[in-house]
Amino acid sequence: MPDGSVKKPSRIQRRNRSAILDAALNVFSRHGYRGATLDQIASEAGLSKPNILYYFDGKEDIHVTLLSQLMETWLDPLVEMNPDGDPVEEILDYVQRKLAMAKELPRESRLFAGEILQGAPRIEPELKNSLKPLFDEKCALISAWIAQDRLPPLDPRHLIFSIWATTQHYADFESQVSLLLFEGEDPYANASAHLDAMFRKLLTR
Amino acid sequence: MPDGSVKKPSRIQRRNRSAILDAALNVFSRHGYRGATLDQIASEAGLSKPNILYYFDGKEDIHVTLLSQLMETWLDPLVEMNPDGDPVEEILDYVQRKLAMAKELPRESRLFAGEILQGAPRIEPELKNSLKPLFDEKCALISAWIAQDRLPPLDPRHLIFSIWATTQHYADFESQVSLLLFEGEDPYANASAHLDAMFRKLLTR
DNA sequence: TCGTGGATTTACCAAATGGTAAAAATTTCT
DNA sequence: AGAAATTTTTACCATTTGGTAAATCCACGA
Repeated sequence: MPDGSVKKPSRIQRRNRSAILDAALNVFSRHGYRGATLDQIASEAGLSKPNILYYFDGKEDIHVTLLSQLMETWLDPLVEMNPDGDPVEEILDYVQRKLAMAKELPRESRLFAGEILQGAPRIEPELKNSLKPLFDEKCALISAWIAQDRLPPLDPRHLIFSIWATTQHYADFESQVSLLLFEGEDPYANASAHLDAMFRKLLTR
Repeated sequence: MPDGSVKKPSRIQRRNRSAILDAALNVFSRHGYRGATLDQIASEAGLSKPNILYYFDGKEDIHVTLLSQLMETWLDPLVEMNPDGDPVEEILDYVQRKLAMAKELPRESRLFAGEILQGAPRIEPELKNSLKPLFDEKCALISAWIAQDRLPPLDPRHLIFSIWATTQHYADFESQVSLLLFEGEDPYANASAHLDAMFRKLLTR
């Protein structure tokens, strides 16, 4: 069995597991957990359904694996917020990193959004263990900056929520955004300028 | 047959149809379209499955009915934005109406978010017919205000996206928000102050 | 080259699910 | 009350879906 043992995975194992995860990311992000079928994932990965179940314990295992892997990438832009930098620029850079992430990894954004939307039934532990401590740490950092008068007084938690909401919106609500904007236009270029201006105004003076 | 004819619906029809729609709203908003089952909806509505199919043509019919009814309510806060009012106060009031909506109708917000997340497969026509014209109209209004120097220059479209994103976030990502905030705290009270301050700063000077 | 263990396919299955037909029950109208 | 129309239940059905058992295939090291 590929899982459970301590053996290092073979070439074939690495190739197939990542093919499955990539296919699953497509399917889960488009149709949600229940809307995705193993047959769809299998066909998109170019493998048979039983072959997929040779590599993963089941549908839920694939989904959880995907979410766990995603979590690290997802948190990275926030991790990079540097306590020693300039507060305004650090936060504005964070906004841009988060927006770039929505642009480059929209499938991941939608996978995550779908899971949270349904009450985070499969990722809650991960949220408590990874997201919460990081969130608290960065809220404390921003509070410290405010106490030093390097930022205007505001609620760090709702600031972060606003950053998350505005950046992820472009990936999660892409179908609505592209319907409302001119065709052929790149939403992200304008969003980048808009969000920079908005949060800059919020964070200065 | 209850549908298709022109007869006015009976007491029983109104009661049962609305019981079904309320139950369906619970189930669809919690589990998404594919994750919801007719049996769940039936049991939550206190009716049998075939009885539900007596009132609606099928699962999709229930879902579309729900989304169509929702659309009107959903658009209402934006409709109320008054061209003759003060630009800043009109937009700030809109933010508060939208936030109140997320607080009062979180199920509806999540139903809508789930549909958009999956590419709006069943509500796209409605978006084109109802949302798009209203969006364009209000964008033109804000542009006019800017041209009259009553608002600072900004992209009306992305302003509206930011309002949608930040307000709906509290309903759509409720499980994440409540996990990150202190227990027992009301997120909406603080969100209201935060968003008012943020958008006020953006819109003044 | 041949055996061995990992990889893949074939052939299934049980449960869940959306939906239907028709009988039975109930309400409504005269 | 009794006929007619509406509403609800009972008994199904076909398909989909997650998952399994076992046979077969195949890569690779000795």
